[in-house]
Amino acid sequence: MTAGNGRAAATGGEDADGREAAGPGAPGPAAAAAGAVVGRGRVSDTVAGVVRQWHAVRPDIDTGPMEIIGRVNRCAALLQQAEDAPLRRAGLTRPEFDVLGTLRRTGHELTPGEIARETFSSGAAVTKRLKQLTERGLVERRGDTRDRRVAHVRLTDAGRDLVDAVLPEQLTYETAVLSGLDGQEQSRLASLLGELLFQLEGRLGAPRG
Amino acid sequence: MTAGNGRAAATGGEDADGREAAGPGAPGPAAAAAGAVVGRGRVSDTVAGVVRQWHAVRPDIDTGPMEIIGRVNRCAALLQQAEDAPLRRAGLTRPEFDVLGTLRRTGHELTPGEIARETFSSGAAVTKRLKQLTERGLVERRGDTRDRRVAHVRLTDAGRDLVDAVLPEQLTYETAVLSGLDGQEQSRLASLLGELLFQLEGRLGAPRG
DNA sequence: ACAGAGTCATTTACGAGTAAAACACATGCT
DNA sequence: AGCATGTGTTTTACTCGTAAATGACTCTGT
Repeated sequence: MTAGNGRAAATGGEDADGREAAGPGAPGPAAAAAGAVVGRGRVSDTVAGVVRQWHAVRPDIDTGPMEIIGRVNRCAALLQQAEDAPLRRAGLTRPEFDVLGTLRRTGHELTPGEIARETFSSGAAVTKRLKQLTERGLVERRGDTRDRRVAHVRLTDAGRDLVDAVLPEQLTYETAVLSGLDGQEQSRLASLLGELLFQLEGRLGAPRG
Repeated sequence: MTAGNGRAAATGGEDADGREAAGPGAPGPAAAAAGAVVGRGRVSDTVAGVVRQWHAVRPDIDTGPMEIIGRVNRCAALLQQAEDAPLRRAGLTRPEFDVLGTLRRTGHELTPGEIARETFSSGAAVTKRLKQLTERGLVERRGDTRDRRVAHVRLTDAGRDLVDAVLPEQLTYETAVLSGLDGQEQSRLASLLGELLFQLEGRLGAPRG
């Protein structure tokens, strides 16, 4: 749309030539090294190709982290691109939808600062998005009576209707996108990602005590 | 740095109030609903809180996809932020490092177009990054003799040295960031992400055949 | 009551990415 | 040969996000 980022390739990239360098049946040394972390890596994604390339030119390095971080980044890029599709139809960018969704799911008014914290974005960015959304009649603002610095933002009826219309489409789309994994795999993946996220938020995320 | 994006909160956000609404020992209905996909969701990350909020206001929707996609997005945002730290010390942004790393791991010259495809970025973005990197003496370009439209880009000695110096730091840092998960968890996560990525690339990624 | 410090939100200046147009060149067809 | 078409790369116009400065206001201590 407009603000789509597309940050992706951690160390990710696709190998133009040797896509399946080592056959899966008789793994060569490079595949074995990559497989050390992947477990039984039957399928080959682009990150696996990158890992193989690194092993070829720098056999000494430990590519383990890349197999997680590279894939997380690449998956995020592809998923965001995919996710944007239903939103575009509603004339929304994902950051805009995040604002609306945050208001919808909390169920009450929020200040711009709260929205910024909820959506992990800067206050300035929220200011601009709220301006857009207000102009489109999707949110309303009202000043605080006690503290006249703060504003309170809420969804308009139109905004609420829009979220309620788009959300199911969005989730249906997402379900389809994830359907390559069966239920058990999805469950395990969600669980592991949850644990990783929990760890990351503890060590990197706001140590805001 | 300068262009750090920080796109994150798919539907992610942190609950300001009820962080641990349902006790882990005696999960209430909301936790049970969330747990339906997470499996045994012992730990609570921000996405779990968001899912609980959605269940509270829209009990009818299937939040399953959010537990994967929301977490992937949020993990990617946190990891990228973390990953940038060692790169900043070298005066590089991640996209710049991606270009250098791509040249390093392929081991040979690449054209701007190839670099764009390898790093999943637009040609225009690559043009600008190459301009920067060339000015800093990290890459060199030479024109193709056959086809004078195309350029060939390669690392200078300085560029190669920089990559070789930064890469181990980067991987060490990444290893530390992931150390919250034990070896088996990392292996399983890498494997599941690999499968997801394989599926996504098949269905969303370049159907360039 | 008032100065100073802190907080919430917005504005400003700027950098980076994108899409689309523009170039520069090659290639195929007649 | 000569022109249309296609491809690789760069340029242009524009958007969005950020960091830092600013404005507006509250709160605390004296």
